[in-house]
Amino acid sequence: MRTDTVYKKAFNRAASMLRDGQLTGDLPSENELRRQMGVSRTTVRKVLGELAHRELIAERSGVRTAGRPVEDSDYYPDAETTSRAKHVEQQFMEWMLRGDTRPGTSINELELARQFGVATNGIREFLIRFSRFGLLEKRPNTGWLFKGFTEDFALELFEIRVMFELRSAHLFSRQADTSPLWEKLAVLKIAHTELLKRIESRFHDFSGLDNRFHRLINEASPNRFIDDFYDIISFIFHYHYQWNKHDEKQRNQAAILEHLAYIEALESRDPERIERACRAHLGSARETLMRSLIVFDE
Amino acid sequence: MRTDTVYKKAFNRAASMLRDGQLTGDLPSENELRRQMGVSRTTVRKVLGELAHRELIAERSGVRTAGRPVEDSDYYPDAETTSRAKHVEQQFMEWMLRGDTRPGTSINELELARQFGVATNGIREFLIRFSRFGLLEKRPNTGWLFKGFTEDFALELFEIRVMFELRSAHLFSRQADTSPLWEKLAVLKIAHTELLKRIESRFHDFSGLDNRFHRLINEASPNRFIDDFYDIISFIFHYHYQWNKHDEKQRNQAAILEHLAYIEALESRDPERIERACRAHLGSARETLMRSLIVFDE
DNA sequence: TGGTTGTTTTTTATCGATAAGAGGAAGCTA
DNA sequence: TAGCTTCCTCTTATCGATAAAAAACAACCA
Repeated sequence: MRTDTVYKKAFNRAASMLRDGQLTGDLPSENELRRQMGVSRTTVRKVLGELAHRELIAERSGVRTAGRPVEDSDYYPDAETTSRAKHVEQQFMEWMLRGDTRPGTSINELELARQFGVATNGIREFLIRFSRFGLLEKRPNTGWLFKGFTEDFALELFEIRVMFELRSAHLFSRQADTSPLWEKLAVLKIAHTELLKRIESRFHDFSGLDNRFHRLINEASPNRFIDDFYDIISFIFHYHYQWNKHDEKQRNQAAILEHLAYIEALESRDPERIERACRAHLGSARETLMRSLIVFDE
Repeated sequence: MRTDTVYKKAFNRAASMLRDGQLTGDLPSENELRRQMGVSRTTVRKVLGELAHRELIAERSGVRTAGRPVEDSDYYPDAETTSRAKHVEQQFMEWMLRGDTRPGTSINELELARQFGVATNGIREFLIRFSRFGLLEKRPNTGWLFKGFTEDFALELFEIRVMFELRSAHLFSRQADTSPLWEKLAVLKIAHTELLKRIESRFHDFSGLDNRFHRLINEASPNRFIDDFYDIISFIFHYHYQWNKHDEKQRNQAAILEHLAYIEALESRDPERIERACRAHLGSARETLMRSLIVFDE
């Protein structure tokens, strides 16, 4: 049976809105809530029904108002708010990055299914999706080959990344001065300097900033294949860094400085300077990744 | 239930080997056959069992020899030798390229499943696999969005293709003179001139040659992401050209000449000449694709 | 002993069923 | 009559089952 994670997540979201006082007086209409929460009205109604049932809201002649205060115990546990597919993803990445999975290992759908507690179908769908990341290969009627999160992988990944990024940065710098992206870049620049000031406590925030920055550069000259490739990068880094916290603050601090140099290079519109700043940044990103691979490979 | 297409295809293959006299005297061992046909021994045994049952081979004291002649009616029909997954692929591509599918259409798993006569699961797996081609987008809990085989798509595809190919061609030309790939290139060159002579009747053979050529260029400096991208190209072209036979002979003839110029440029190792030849060839490939899109778009 | 063939176990490909979720039609109310 | 809600239908996410195919094991033999 399908999980009701959409409902539970929406419920938690609504509970938080109530608690934070974002929903005072008469509540918005179902349609309005639907828009705010990004789910269907069917789900909104289910949430409202349960909220009413628990007296977190009161319904009087069709008008809804907030009810008793929200308690911590009203929330559904986090584990129940992620779909099976997401669970599979997380467990698989953990399995892969834990490091005890050697390149060349073959992957068994049934075994993973049992291990992760899902039907084989879910595993297979994940593996198909994941195979575009270049770490897996399917051999029909036989199974999957895990090619390994190896040095080769990192080198090939970065070769492409550099090509794409140089291309995008170049095109970015040649936009009209009136392009709104320059403004966005300026905003991002400020966010970087702000983060740098608070680096001691907030260094975790860098990864979000990093993502925004690189995606912004691609925005000037969209290409779906480059975007897709950047999805791979984000995905890999997202999970990889969950497993490699080593030196995180220092790394992020260095990266922020590189970003700032890179942003200024873009603003200068000087092609050579841009290329230098871009290569410098990607070069150290690559080094970081490579170094962590060696740690895993012992 | 799983289809027995692997068995049926293997059976047909074995029947052809018998008919063509590739299997005279004592037949090879099960293991040897297994290797030749690329299936498991389980399947080989099933095939041998059926061959014996139909008296196409005779088994005497553990030694197998050819039996009565193979008739046309012994073969399983082609339709029974492709897996469901392949069927889905073919039907979907037909559905897509037939041209009555507008960009922005949303795709309904259930409807396609009924239309193609498979379970929804099969459709979904195909769509997941296919989504890396940049023509589809998944919206969770909702369905798939068909983005369309449009001009944008072709432009973005070729932008990447040019980047990758210039890079690979450049690296190819800088290989050591002793690299065996030069020899392979020479062989391919001859194949091209041969085909050119027989172009009137054999122009269909070009697509195989085209594939071999572009893959060879990538061989000098392998990168899995570039290989994957080339898979997309091959796939798209494979199906697209089934639907666009217009001017095929002429197009292929022109492409062969471009390939020859390109090959000679590589052999000259002159970077500028290579770049020119490469761009010229990809430019006209792009034009061909674009022109056919316009035809489809009426 | 390396290579055969016969047998059993394991895994993949594929189907069908069902609860959760999305979305539309029609009626309701202010 | 515009926006809301109730009711209903259709679709997706997920499970479990099973025949085909692969792989592992066992027995045999020259």
